[in-house]
Amino acid sequence: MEDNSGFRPSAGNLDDPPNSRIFLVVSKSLTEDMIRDRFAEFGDIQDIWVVKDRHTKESKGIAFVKYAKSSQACRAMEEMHGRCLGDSSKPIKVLIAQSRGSTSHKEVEDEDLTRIFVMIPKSYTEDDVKSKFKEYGPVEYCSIIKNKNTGESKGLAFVRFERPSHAALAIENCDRSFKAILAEPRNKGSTSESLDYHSSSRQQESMIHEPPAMSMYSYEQYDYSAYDKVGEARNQEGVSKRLTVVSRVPLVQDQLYSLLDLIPGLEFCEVQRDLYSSFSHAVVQYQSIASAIYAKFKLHGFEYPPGNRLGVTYLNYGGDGAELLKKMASTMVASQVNSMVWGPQVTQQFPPGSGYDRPYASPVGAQLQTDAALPAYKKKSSMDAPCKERLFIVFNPHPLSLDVMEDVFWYSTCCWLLAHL
DNA sequence: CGACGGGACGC
DNA sequence: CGACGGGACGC
Repeated sequence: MEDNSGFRPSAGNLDDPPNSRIFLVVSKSLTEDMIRDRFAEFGDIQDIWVVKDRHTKESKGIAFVKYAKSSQACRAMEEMHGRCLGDSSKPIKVLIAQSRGSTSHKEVEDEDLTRIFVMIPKSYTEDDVKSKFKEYGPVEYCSIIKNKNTGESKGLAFVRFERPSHAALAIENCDRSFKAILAEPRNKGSTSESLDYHSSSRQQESMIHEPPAMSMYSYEQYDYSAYDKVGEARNQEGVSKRLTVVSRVPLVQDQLYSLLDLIPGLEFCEVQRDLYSSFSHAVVQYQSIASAIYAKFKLHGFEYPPGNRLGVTYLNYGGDGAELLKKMASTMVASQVNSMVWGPQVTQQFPPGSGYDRPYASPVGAQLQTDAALPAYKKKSSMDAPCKERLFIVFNPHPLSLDVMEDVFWYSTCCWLLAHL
């Protein structure tokens, strides 16, 4: 997810920070040195590139100047656009360059560069916001996003500057607590790369975290009927040469690849990490079903890294999202259940050939090992019972570690999914 | 006993 | 109209 595959290694900094590169339309006679002479005063130039014909080496009359900061690029644009340079009487054009991967060469409008989006204390009025941001330049207006019914602030605001460089200065220099970013234009017709990226990562997130429209965490935390469902899911599952690997802690692509590659016939392994939790999963494919069966046999329940049980399951082609989710949930339970129920004394890899699914057949319903006074069993709530979306948890005497919390809630999420999907 | 992370606009 | 090169760290 980090690597910009498809880009040149050095292409990464061209768009970093965003909008720090300008695109010039100039006379063909204008040289790199002449550009440098005129544009250095606006900031730290990292790169100048005059585009030339590959064969004749003649300038095509266009150039790129990369600055260290967006505010510098913006100011160069504001100051130099429309001026005449060199021997030409034709005014030059200076625009913020499109990001390199972009296919559309539609000009970036000032409209898109002058409005920022910030998080503010709920007590702020529009005047408060303005007084915080006018130090970066004249503010055209501020608008706070409010609840339409109550009129109370949502703690979010837009600030429109007159100049792109001022908006950029605000983003670069305002207090970090504002979390200032460039606002997406209101009327967004077509898709941009950055938007696609965000929406796809959101999709991933919602797949993992928000499938149920109602209660995610049922009260029946000691309901072991889920285990039967796991067994059913196992029996139904068809083998395939494609596998998913799920993990509570982040999988590292290279490491996982090395692990899976111990089984001959690995074709690919693609880690898909959830951006907002430590959970991750990977899609894996072997050349043959035999390889996949063997990989699953060897690696399902395997502790990697130590203390974290991997879940491995067959991934059938054409399964829909719900099916995949269910499968991942059951795989997660299967890989976690052993250590959860019996505690840390059973943490070795499952003995070869003894059946990695042994936990399902065991008397899991017996008792949990705890010295805490547990509340009485609660009746199972119905599917459409009203529910709250947030829990406020008070620890006594000490807070639980994040690890433990994740275990508990992952576990109950999995149980819920298995029971209701 | 005991409270925070979060993010999108009436075009 | 006017949109994408050059060149290589240091495990």
